[in-house]
Order: sequence, then structure tokens, then C-alpha cells
Amino acid sequence: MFSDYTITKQTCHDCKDKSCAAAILSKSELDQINFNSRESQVKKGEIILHEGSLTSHIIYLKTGLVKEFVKPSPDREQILSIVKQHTYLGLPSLFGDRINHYSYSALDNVKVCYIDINVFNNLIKKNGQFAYEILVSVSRDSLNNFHRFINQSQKRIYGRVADAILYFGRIVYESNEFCLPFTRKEFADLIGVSRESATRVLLKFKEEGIIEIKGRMMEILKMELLEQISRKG
Amino acid sequence: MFSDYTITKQTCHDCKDKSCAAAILSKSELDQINFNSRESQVKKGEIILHEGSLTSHIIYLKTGLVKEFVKPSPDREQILSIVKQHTYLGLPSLFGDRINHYSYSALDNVKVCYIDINVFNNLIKKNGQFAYEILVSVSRDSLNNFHRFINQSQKRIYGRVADAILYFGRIVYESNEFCLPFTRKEFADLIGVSRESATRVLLKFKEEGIIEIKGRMMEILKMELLEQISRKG
DNA sequence: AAAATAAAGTGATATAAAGCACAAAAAGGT
DNA sequence: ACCTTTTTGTGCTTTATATCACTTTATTTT
Repeated sequence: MFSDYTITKQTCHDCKDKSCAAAILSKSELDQINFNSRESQVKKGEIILHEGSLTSHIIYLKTGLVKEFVKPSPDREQILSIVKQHTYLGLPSLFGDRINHYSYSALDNVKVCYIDINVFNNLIKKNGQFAYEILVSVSRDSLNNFHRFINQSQKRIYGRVADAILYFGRIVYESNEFCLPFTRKEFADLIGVSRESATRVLLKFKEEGIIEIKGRMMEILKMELLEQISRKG
Repeated sequence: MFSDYTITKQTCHDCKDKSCAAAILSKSELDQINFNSRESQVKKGEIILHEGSLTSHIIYLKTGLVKEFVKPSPDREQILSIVKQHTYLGLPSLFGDRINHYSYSALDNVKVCYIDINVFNNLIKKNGQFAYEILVSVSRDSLNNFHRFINQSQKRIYGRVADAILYFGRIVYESNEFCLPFTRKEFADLIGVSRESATRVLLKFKEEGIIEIKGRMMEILKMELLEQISRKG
């Protein structure tokens, strides 16, 4: 089982998937990360990080998609966001009590890097420019997530479904045609509605020619209308 | 009107209300803030910062309570949090597009300091330790607010009202007896329910002896029960 | 390829909470 | 102290969406 996690290692210096923050580090600073990190692969569906666990390493998502979620109770799941590549996972948890507040699981086969937390914190404290970049990233995420949540809490189901579709089209895949990375249940968990209701609205949208949907494949046909529905709530 | 804002100025060095972050600055660094900031008072009910406005100064809440909110539509209001003294307002907005994403208004007469944004950013980039402290604060807020929101979206009205009461008792006032800083409407806006429903639940709690409430005065009588209701949702 | 399991779709019903309309009380202004 | 405005409380009605129970369709497993 464990041998599935192929542990490869090239140097961080010539990594094509560096974060914006890491890009501004000096050679010797990058060396510190290089010597105190390792890369690993996680298969589709597997958990990368568990809500409630203690952080000893910071995890950088090098390639692939990851879902960020919490389970308020064993039978419920709230998906907070879909995390794209070139992102550190769970930064806010890192600077607080060091307990991970969210769980992360791989939506496809992904590559992640584990970086020693002390090395990372040290770079922040030593290099204000690096800290600033991390701050920008934490702030952006905080704002984005919050906006999605506020919208959600204000909108009714049609608006929420429209939002979710736009989220995939504009932010996650940046294309009008994409393949949902998960089931209808999970789609529903992303916007906080029941699976049945989500299904119904999705089919209504299809019926009205707003989207084309076949299994997990989805295409936005009437962007204008969808945006309008999203606005109206 | 404007003369109401008494502009006093003592030096930042002997300020009794310094932020945790500012406390670690050197004398010369504090000087920079000192020469590029001014203190001002805002009266109860007045707006400190408008959602959508551009940031030229960062605002530090020296004393008093402030409500952080957004207005998704002119007739709706979502209160995000009650901000306590010794907190920078709207930090996440500062590091993104520099547009304020939330509004802030004074819940009582408050003192705030306006600090030049460039000076502030400079300190972050020059002093990683300072940056780290800001990072901790942004992260804490992000996590806290998110938790409240996730809870909210998962709970039904009884749980939400219980949460709000506990929020005031434990976090805002740190006492079992307190005076709500605003109307029932605003109380409802904090937890995203209608005013009528909030009222009804509040009175139900009173009837059952869980809380004592008279106007805006509130006292938590059965903490255990309240926590249980909060957990059950 | 067949059987088993999981996911998706569908109609009927239940229900929590919003909305409405009004009365009572409190707060604010003159 | 009186009038006006705002806030709070209350019963009734409406409505959106969850939940239930079941069928159909996909996906895995053997």
C-alpha cells in the first residue's frame, strides 16, 4: 500500500511548479526547502490531510485538484473549496494552533510536497517579502471562501447551483466545458443543499437549455442567463 | 459635524492599546507608524469603512466594539463578526485588490487609528517577525469566521440562536451577563435568520429559563443546556 | 458477462422558517 | 409631556427545500 506513494526528488530550484512565494526566494533559501522537503503522489480519492490532525509539515499542492472539506457530523460533509495546483494547503491552520481545521482529499492523482514547518516559518520570519506573498495568498483565499459562503447563505437553491456551475467554469477549470470531479452528492455538499434538490435543479437547467449535462460532463450554454440566475439568488 | 472627531495625538510608543504585532517593532519602526498615522474617534452607529471603498490607510481599532458586515442587497445585511478592540480592520482586503470587501460601523463610541498603508506594508516586508504576527492574526480571524459560518449553515434556528448567545457571552464580552450592542434585527442578521424567528426563539429560551432577557440586557442562566442546544443544532 | 453495489433521478409528503399584517412597547425628537 | 418613529412581539399563511421511498441507470467486482 505505502509503496504506491512514489517518492521522487528533483531539486526545488528547477521545479516548474514553484509557488509565487517560493519564486522570490534566494538560492540558499530555496536550498533550505530543498533539503527539508519531499515530494509524493496521492491517488484519486485518498485523503491528504485530516481535520483535527497536528501539522508537522506544510503541504504544497504541486499538481492536480484537491477538495477542502469538513465533516460536522459523520453523515454530513461540507465542501469548502476546490483547491487548484500551486497552492499551500491549510495555511491558516499553520499559524494558529497548528491543528488542521479542514480535511483535504485528492480529486485526481496529485503531486504534493511536504515541507518542514519550522523551515517554512523561519523563512517567513527571515524574509518579509516571502511573508508578504504568503499573506497575499492567505488573504485571497480567506476573501474568496468568505464570498462564496456569504453568497450561499443569502441565495436560494437556483442561485446556489448557478454559482457552483460558474465556480467550476470560471475558477476551477476556466472553460465552459468541463468534467465535474465528483458525484452529485458532493456537488450538493459544495453548495449545502440536498442531493435530490441539486439533481432537480441541474436537470431543470438542462431542460431550459442553460447547460448541457451528461453524467459528469457539463457544458455552459447560456452564460448570461446563468449569471442572471446567480445574481437574483 | 467633522469637529466631533477629536484628533488627539500621543506617541505610538507609550500607547496602552498597541497590537501584538506592533509590540515587537523597534523604536525606529514605531516612529515610522507614529509619524504616519493619526487617531480619531467614531461615534456609535457611524460607519468607519465602506464596503467597496479603496484603502489608503489601514485602520486599527484601539478601543470599542465594531460590527463587520456586508450588504448583498440594499434591504439585506449579513453581519460577519463583532470586532473587539486591538484589531486591525479588514486586513485581508489590504493584501488583495486593496478594495475593502466588508463594511465596518461603530457599535459604541470607538477610537481608531489610521495608518498609512505603504508604511504598514513596508514594515511587513522589512520585518518578517512583524509579518508573522500579522499572518497569525489574519489566519485566526479567517478560521474563526469560517467556523462560525460553517456551523451556521449546518444548524437550524435553535442552534444558531444558541451559538450567537454563546458568541457574545464567551468571545465578545467574556461574561454571562451582557448588554446586546444592537437591535433584534441585527441579532438576526448575525445568524442569518428573520427578525421574527430570532425573537421567537429568544423568548422561548427565556420561557424555559435558559436565559434572562430584558430589552437588550441578557444573562445566560443555563450554560450547559445552551451548549447542548448549540451542539445539537 | 453477470451479479452486486453505488449513484442518479423522481414523485409525494412533511416541515422549518420566512413573510405578512398588525398590535404593543420603547426610544427619540420637539 | 406629547407626538412620531423605531423596535419588538404575535398569530396566521405561505413557501422552499429537506426527507422519504422507490425506480432507473451507471459503475465495480467477481
